[in-house]
Amino acid sequence: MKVTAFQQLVYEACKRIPKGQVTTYKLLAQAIGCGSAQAVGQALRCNPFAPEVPCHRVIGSDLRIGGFFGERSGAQITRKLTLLASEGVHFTDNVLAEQSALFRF
DNA sequence: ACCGTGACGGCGA
DNA sequence: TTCGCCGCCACGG
Repeated sequence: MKVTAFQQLVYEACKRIPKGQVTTYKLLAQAIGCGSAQAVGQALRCNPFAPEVPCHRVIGSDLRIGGFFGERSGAQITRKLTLLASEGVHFTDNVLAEQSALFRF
């Protein structure tokens, strides 16, 4: 399993997100000095360290759920929602319910 | 080295 | 407000 330096940065950043909070792809990208949120998503899409790296705590800038393991909807998304719910972060219609749960590094 | 793709974002229509 | 187009950056073929 090949892991690029860039991906390491992304995963490191993810681990900094406190439990019970979430951040956005854009914020995460900025945190590691990358100008593309999409690039971050690309790194997470193949996340080799599933729950070890809390990639489920990363959502879109519009506070929408985003995706999970390459799926914009479906069982995986449900799984992501479930994980977040178990951490105290709740969503309504795939949108973050409590903005106060947004972590800003 | 070139090209197409994507868990994204912002703006204009 | 929703939809589409373009810009973004890293990756795989």
